[in-house]
Formats: sequence, C-alpha cells, structure tokens
Amino acid sequence: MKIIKSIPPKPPKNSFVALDIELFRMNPKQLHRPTSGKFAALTICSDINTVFIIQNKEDVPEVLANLDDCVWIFQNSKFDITHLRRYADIPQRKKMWDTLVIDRILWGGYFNTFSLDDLARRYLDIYIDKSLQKSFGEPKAFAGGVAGMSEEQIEYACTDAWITYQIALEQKKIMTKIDFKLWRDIDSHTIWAFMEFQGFAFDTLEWKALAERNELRWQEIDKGLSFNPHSPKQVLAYLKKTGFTDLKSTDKATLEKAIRKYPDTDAIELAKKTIESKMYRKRSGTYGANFLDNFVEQKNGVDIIIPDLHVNKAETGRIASSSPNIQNIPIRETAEFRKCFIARPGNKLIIADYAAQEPRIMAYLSQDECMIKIFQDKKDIYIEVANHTFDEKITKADDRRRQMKDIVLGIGYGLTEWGLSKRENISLKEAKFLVRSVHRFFPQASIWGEKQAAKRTYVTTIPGRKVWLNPYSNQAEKNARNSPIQGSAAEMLKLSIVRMHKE
DNA sequence: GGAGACGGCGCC
DNA sequence: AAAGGGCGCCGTCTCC
Repeated sequence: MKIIKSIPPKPPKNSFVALDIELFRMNPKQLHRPTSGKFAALTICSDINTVFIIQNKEDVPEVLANLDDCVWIFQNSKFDITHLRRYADIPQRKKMWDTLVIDRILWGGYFNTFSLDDLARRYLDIYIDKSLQKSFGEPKAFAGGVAGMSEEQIEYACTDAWITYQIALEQKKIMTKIDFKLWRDIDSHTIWAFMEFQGFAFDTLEWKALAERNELRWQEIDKGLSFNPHSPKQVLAYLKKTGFTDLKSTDKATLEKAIRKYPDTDAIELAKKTIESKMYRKRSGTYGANFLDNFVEQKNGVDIIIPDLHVNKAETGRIASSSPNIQNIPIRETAEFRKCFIARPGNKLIIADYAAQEPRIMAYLSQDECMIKIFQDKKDIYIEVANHTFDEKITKADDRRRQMKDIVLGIGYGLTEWGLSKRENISLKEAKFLVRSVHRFFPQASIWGEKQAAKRTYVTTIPGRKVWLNPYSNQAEKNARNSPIQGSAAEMLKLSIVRMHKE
C-alpha cells in the first residue's frame, strides 16, 4: 500500500472508490452529528496498490467532483456522508456501496458484529488494530485549528480506505441479485431518508421539570432504606434476609410474585419501595438530565433532537436508534415524556401506525384462509379469536381480547404453553387450552409455523432478505418463526419511510 | 479510573 | 434444558 499525500487523479467511469473521513475530537455521544469533531483527513482508494490522503478540508469538493461518476464505497456511509456534507455539497446519489449495511444484508443472524476489523478478518484474513482510532480523540490531536496527524495516524487512516475497498470487491463476488436489490431498492434509500431527517423540536423546560421531579421521588424513597435499591446484589441479599427466603432475582415481575407468595413479611414493603424507586430512577436516569446534556442541540434558536438511525441494525432487518434511542421513550404508563417531542416551527408532527401489521403478514405468508377472511372483512382479529375461544361475543375493552392478542403475537414469537401459564399466572391446562384454540382457529398459520421451525440454515422476509439461523442455538426455531414476520414488517416500514422522504 | 459484564427496564 | 422475538441505555460491580 503506497500512500500519496495529494488529490487523486480522476479514475475511469464506474470505478469502485473507497472513501474514509477521519475527524479529531468527536463527541462520543454525538458521533453522528455534523456539529461534532474537526476535519482530520479524507482517504481515497480505487486500486489495491495506492491510497491518497488529503488533510485540508478545502480540497474535499474537488476530490468528490473528480469521483462523481464512480461508485463510492464507505464503511457506514451515513456517517461519512453526513460529515462530508460539512465540506461539500453532496446530493443523493445512486452509485454508492456501504460495506457495513451490505454485510448485514448478507450475513444478518450469522454474525453479530460488523465493524471494519471484523470484516477485514473475515474477508481478507487481515488483522487491523483499531486502538489507534482512539488517538484521534485526544486533545493534543488537534491544536489551535491546525490539523496535525502523526505518520502513524496517516498510515492508520489510509489502511481503513484500503481495507474498505477490498471488502467491497469481495462482497460483490458473493452477492446475489436479491441481496443487491435489497440494498438498491430498500436500505440505500432508507439511509438517505435517515440522513436528511431534520429531527424533532424538543420541550427542554418540560423535560427538565420531569427529571427534577422524578429524581426527588426516588431520593425520598431511598432515604428510608438501609440498602441500595438500585443494586440487584444488595436487593437480593436484603429481601432474602427479611422474608423472601428463596428469591432468585430482583426484577419487577419476580418481586411482584414474591409479594403475593410471602404474606406478612418485612420484605413486602421493602420490595414495593424498591420497585417504585427503580421506576423513578429510570425516569430521572435514562429519561432525565443526561438526556438533555447528551442529545439536545440548538438550531435557529430551537431545541432539537436528531437521533442516529441505523437502517438494518437488527438481524431481521429492523431499524434501530441510538444517541438517543427514540424507539423506547416511555408511553405505556405515562405520555409526559413523548409529549416533549414536538413539531419544528412551520411543520406538523404526524403519527402513523400499521393496524395489526404482524398478523397481516402472518396471514400473507401462511395464506391462512380464516385469517385472510377476517382482514378482508375488516374485522378485529383479536376479538374474532376471543369469540371463538370463549364461545361468546366479547367487546374490545374485555381483558380477554388483550390476552388473545398476546397469544396471537406470542405464537409468532414461539411462545410456549409453559411460558404463557407463567406470564398470565394461569394453570398449564388453561394455557394449553388457549394456545390450542388459537391453533385450531388458524390451521394453515399453525402449519406454516411448524414448517418454519423445521428450517436449519436461513429464513427469508417477503422481498427475500435472508436471516441466518444458528442450528446449535435453542433459539433457532423461534427465530425461524419470528424473523420472516418481524423482518417483513421492517421492510414495509422502510419502504414507507422512503416514500414519505421522496414526497 | 476506564472497560466491560450483568441485571434491569424502556419501547415495538 | 429451556421455557415469545428484536433493540439501546442506565447503574452497579468487578477487573485490570
């Protein structure tokens, strides 16, 4: 690998070109935001013998203009393009290759790590040392606005582009037409939509008030306890000592069961206080002041939050969110946190949701006649199953609808009768009755599930995304049932996002 | 003092 | 033997 410190010459049209941006002193909580870090270098590799490096951000537009008719390769293109857009105008483009996102299409469920060193090891049998990456964050790495990369750092940065280039070539050799289509028609478009997401405006004052209130609440409870309720180790020891003699763990469900099981012990009050304190700690910790410090930024005088959205992070192809995770903002017990996410000035915030998305997908995949009929007749599938099971007409508010909903969805996940009896606190006999009733109501869906569970190598979503199974895992059968459903739902959602983005 | 495992818990 | 799937973040604790 020869390193040349200059703007690269223009390669032939449609060449594969790997690009890698390095930045100094990134904020680790805001790696995805263009407000974070300072330009260190851009490395460029379009043949295995040579890597070019520029260390002046003024050169970025010229470098990219030269490469406009090439296929740009990145390891995590959303990151690199977000940051390159600080220095050059980059419209949405078709000629792009993302080694990270494509490898997840190829190997979802087979591997679970996809960092550049993982891919280098698997595809090239090259072992690279990622520890040098940390050196870019050190204060001395960027002094007084003058970029100063050591020769070691330059070598490191160039190696990344060189590796990325070779990985793309290897991926190209093994990709099927369907793999490529998933990249071209779904995931690559979703990247652009996510990259251009302008975020939410955010009610910082309200959130701050919530954080303070919730912090006071757990502190008040903890004052009266002689153990730390946020330490599972201490909770377990203390509650065992005070009455829950055979307690195994300290999660909410286990403690609630113990409260029912051991009347008249000191542990009961302590367990209740522990549960309550942990709830408020969660709300003041995960959803508290840190959230404001780490993730809220100002734009045009408005507080906003822009999360890092990952197009296929889950092995099923589902999206994920981090910094912050906006997919787990509390909503079930209180709406006060979600209310803080509001429309930016001049915009409207739209809430959209699929109705019974996963059962509909199950109906499609299994072609179950009863399920299909229910959806064609625009009926509520959970009420229909409950009516069948309990042999009477129930209402939407009836708890048996919720119970049947959990079972219908649960069967898609591989729920067992044993698991259902534990969760619903009913006898094994009752659980068996409920599960069998659902299976009898949807016979073809039931057979579809069994056929899935027999698979040993991989299963697919409707457009053909592979989810590999680990045949040695006792989870394989559950994944074989669930992944086509969960994954197909993810494909639909991403296509919707892409359409909305285009609109 | 930082890294990582673990338990726990928020959401779909 | 285990006993619905998928995530990300927090605090505690251990290890180095």
